Amino acid sequence: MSASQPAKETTPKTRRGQASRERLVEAAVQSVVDHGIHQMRLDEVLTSAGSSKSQMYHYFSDRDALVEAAVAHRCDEFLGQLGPAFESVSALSDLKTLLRAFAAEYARELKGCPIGTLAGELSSGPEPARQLVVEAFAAWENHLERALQRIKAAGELRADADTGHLALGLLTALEGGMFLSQVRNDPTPLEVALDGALDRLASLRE
Amino acid sequence: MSASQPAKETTPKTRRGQASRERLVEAAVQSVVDHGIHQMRLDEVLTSAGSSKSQMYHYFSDRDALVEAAVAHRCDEFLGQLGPAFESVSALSDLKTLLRAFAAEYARELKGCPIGTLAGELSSGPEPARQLVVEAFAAWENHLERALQRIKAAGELRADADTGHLALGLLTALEGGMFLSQVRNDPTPLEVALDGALDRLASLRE
DNA sequence: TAGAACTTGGACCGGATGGTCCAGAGGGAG
DNA sequence: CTCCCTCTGGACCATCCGGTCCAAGTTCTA
Repeated sequence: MSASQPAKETTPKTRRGQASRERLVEAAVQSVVDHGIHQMRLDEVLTSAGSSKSQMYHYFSDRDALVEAAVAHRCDEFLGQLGPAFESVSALSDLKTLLRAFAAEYARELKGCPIGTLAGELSSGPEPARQLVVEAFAAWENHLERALQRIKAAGELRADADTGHLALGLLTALEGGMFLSQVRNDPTPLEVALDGALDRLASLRE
Repeated sequence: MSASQPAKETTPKTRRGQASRERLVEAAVQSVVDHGIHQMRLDEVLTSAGSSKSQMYHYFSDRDALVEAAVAHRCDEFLGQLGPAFESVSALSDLKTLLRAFAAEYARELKGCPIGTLAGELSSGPEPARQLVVEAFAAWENHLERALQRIKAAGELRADADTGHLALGLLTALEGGMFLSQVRNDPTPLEVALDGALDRLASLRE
């Protein structure tokens, strides 16, 4: 056994235990989304999961470990949706459509970015959880860049277009847009930010 | 006497009281910047202000009121710097220089946006404080738009350039850039985001 | 079916933290 | 100089909340 986790932390060994652990993590995710990481209360999570303290401390070493699992779960879920969606992007119009759809869906709730809000709250939080979000952003950026590379390979972008910079620019535009839209409770900022970033792409057309 | 504040909240009536209240607010700002709004502890604020509970509750109805004062103070301070800086912008090159300097200064610390981090933490926080930040963003956007209008009036932007959209685009780029730079602890995202937004402005030149 | 391993309920603990209270010190006005 | 309002120290309180513990219940395995 490796000595990676300093405290005791049991992994479920029966189907029942597995289910309990999962309910716990999902309830934690919900609470984090509703109130934020620092405002997530164990009691609430436990109640909403129909669970009890002993169960939680059976599967997690402490509160931070639960938070980390919740963050990981959220990131996986998010990237799990993003991956397939980006696979099928091979033309500028595809990218445009995909991002517009993303913005449109976001406009329904105007809650912050699913992983961005976590990142903000974790800037001075437990390091392992923070790292997970950083990696999730990197994965997102990669999806964008690979899509841009395909688009470029297809001859839709000038040869000197820097796909790395463009991907990062797109990502920052999305984050900034979602953020301001949340703050103002108005979809406009995200739309404007996205339009601006896409315009810029269009201007680099071959 | 108006009935605007539901709880008792004394305003300082001597020079001494005035000074005490100010120390309290400044210490609160510091604590908020260091640990975030929700992690701001009264005890820490009081200690660092060389003050005591009774003083705090003498000038503020409760914790939230102190937080609100701290948020207001921070916003005022920020806008107080921004205003004069923008006054002297009348050409595209001025704006470019100003924003680049802003980014460069930000790169030294890579802490989040002075008011953006507050906004994020207040998204589910006390409404009055939240409102202050929303207004601060509006003021910032106004500075940007007025500067763009002057630039346009000087003939540096095409007549059909939408200064409103451009200002909002600039703001979201800055926020998204600062945010990602903070998350990654790397000045690059802000630089790239800003370059992108400025490029776009340049492409709308007359 | 019996025992071992896994899982769970829920009482209990202690520290952290926001909030209350009042007696006394400080300082301005008459 | 005195009086009174302002300001301050710090003890005290209630509660929230993460964390501990153990006995009892449940499920797997031999």
